[in-house]
Amino acid sequence: MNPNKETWLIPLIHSSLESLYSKSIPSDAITLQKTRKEFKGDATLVCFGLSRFSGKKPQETAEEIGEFLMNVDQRISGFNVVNGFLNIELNFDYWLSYLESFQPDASLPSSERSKVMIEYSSPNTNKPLHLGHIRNNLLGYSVAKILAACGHDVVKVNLINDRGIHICKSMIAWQKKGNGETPASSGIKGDHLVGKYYVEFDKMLTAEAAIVKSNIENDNWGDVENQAKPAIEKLLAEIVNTTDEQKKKDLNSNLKQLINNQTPLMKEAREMLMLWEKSDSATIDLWKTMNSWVYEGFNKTYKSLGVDFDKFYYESETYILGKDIVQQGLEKNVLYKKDDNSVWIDLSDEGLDQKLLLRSDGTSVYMTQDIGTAVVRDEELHCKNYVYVVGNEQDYHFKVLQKTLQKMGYPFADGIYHLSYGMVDLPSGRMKSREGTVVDADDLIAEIIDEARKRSLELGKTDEFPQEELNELYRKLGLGALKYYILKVDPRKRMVFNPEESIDLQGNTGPFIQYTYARIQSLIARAGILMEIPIDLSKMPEEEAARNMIRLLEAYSETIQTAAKEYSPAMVSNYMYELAKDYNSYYQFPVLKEENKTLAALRLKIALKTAEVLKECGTLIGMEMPERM
RNA sequence: GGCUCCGUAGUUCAACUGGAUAGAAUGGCAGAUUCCGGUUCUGUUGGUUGGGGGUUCGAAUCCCUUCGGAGUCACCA
Repeated sequence: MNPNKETWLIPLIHSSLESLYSKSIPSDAITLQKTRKEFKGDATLVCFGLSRFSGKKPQETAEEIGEFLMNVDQRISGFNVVNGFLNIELNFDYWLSYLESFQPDASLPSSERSKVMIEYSSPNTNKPLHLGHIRNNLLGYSVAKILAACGHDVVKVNLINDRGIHICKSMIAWQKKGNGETPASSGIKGDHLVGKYYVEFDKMLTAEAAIVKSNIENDNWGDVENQAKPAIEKLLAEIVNTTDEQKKKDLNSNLKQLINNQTPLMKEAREMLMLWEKSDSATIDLWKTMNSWVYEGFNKTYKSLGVDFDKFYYESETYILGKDIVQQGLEKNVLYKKDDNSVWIDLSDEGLDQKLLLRSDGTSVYMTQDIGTAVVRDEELHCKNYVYVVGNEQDYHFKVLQKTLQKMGYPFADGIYHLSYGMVDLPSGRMKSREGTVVDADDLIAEIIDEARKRSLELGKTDEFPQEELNELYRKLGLGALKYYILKVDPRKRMVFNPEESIDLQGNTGPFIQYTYARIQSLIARAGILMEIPIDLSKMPEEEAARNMIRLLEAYSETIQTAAKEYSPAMVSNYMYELAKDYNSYYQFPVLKEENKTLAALRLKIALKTAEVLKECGTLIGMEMPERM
């Protein structure tokens, strides 16, 4: 139970205290909380702060309050005191009647509901999705579900980065080496095909850059642009003079960047971007074609992950936005212009830096676009909250975005929330695209389903299942394992993903929860007439386990609502696990063989409600529950 | 170097936002089970919450300090 939501308990305690001590007592002096599992009782009154009213030690204060309450209301059936904590026990009848009416429902009163946008996924169209994107997608989708369960009006948005130099790279490589290859002709999934040419570009670039570099070292500057020469010369000299290893590494990486920019290939890419911005028809056609391949591929991945969106935005359409708003900011003197005509905002009074909003040539940067899309979206959607699911490497960016919009006087900026999440590592270490240790999303999904298949076959309980149902079961198990494993971790934290551990049938895993659910289903199927037996309260023996399970079930709505406030699927996942674990340990004996039919009926009822809650929570984190396994 | 985030059993994660004896899982160890050095049960082991100070009835949680790790400080997105 949530003592603070129980309408009668707090006022009862309050008035009791006042008459007990004949003093007026401020209501915030009363701290009532759920009783921890290891103690007996339902609600706990913390009595340390109350001793100033009683003039006695907390322990004695608690004792006398307990005595007093016992005589005031018969719903309070007992109490015990541990170290100044007063544990109040409620009548078991109270819990039974609660169980009868219990439904897993987390919806808020309509006055507390609001419209929320949640942006997630937001992929680049030059390579397929990887493990990091999986965390992003699962988080976004799950948070959306959780908010919706509370009754909020949720808009799921995907802002696709379909524009920029990185796309041009894939396009050029495909033109040079593709020989007209298409997803249809090659049988390669569209996003993987485009990704392949992105990698191809990088290979060609490395080769060209090596040539340019060695030419420069032989003082043959070739086609290197005049304006780039001084910078390169300066860097070369610095590198020779530096002894510090770290510094040397940084300088070398700067140099690499500069030299890469001077290769013919990069020049081609930049020219292509210019053509694209001028809407050159051949370029646009190729761009559209290759992007359509990518979308086809993404859609498959989204579908197998079970995520979806209400609305798509494309950067090719939004990248021009924001300039007008920056202009208005200038007029309002929130922004300022430097001598070279570039536009900045000064956030140093907020503990942040100065940030560029428009380049000296008047073109926009990432921040400008984001400001633009934020404003346009607010005009379209009128949400109270805007949640961005984006990796924590962009923490700074979103701070700046919010502060800037606030300074410009947009009220909706207060509702911006950056749901920042940490990287996903593998047991073998960090994913690095350079070293090819990136885990592809599609591969991972296929592997984990296959792993589910292998494990089920080892157990060998699958003989009577038709093949079709089996495949469906493996899919549910594999994805359930993946989703649960990723979502159970606090988003902010960097995490380690261990595929083999995730699919264990025991322990804190998705399949364990699914197994619990399936077990209850089979119990229900065999329950028969037990379903008809009413729970006879008068014959009910003391059943501490039942009381605990009902309390746990009751925590559903509170858990979901706090999870929604914190944007934290991890809270839901951990709640599910607790439910499944407790169910398994309390009801490890066969319910149906129980001699006391009344008790069996109670247990069955709890099993039913537990299954309901598990299924409900499952949908919130996108985990499907198999009816049998 | 400045700013931000993270640091909890050997490992992967919790701890209801300041509450009670810091909990699970996995690993380790011991026993039971047995076509098996596997599986499954049962028990057990494991912690100065990175270190040090402070705030108070009470700190993993809040403040200061220090040490580690990550990220970010682009006219890239």
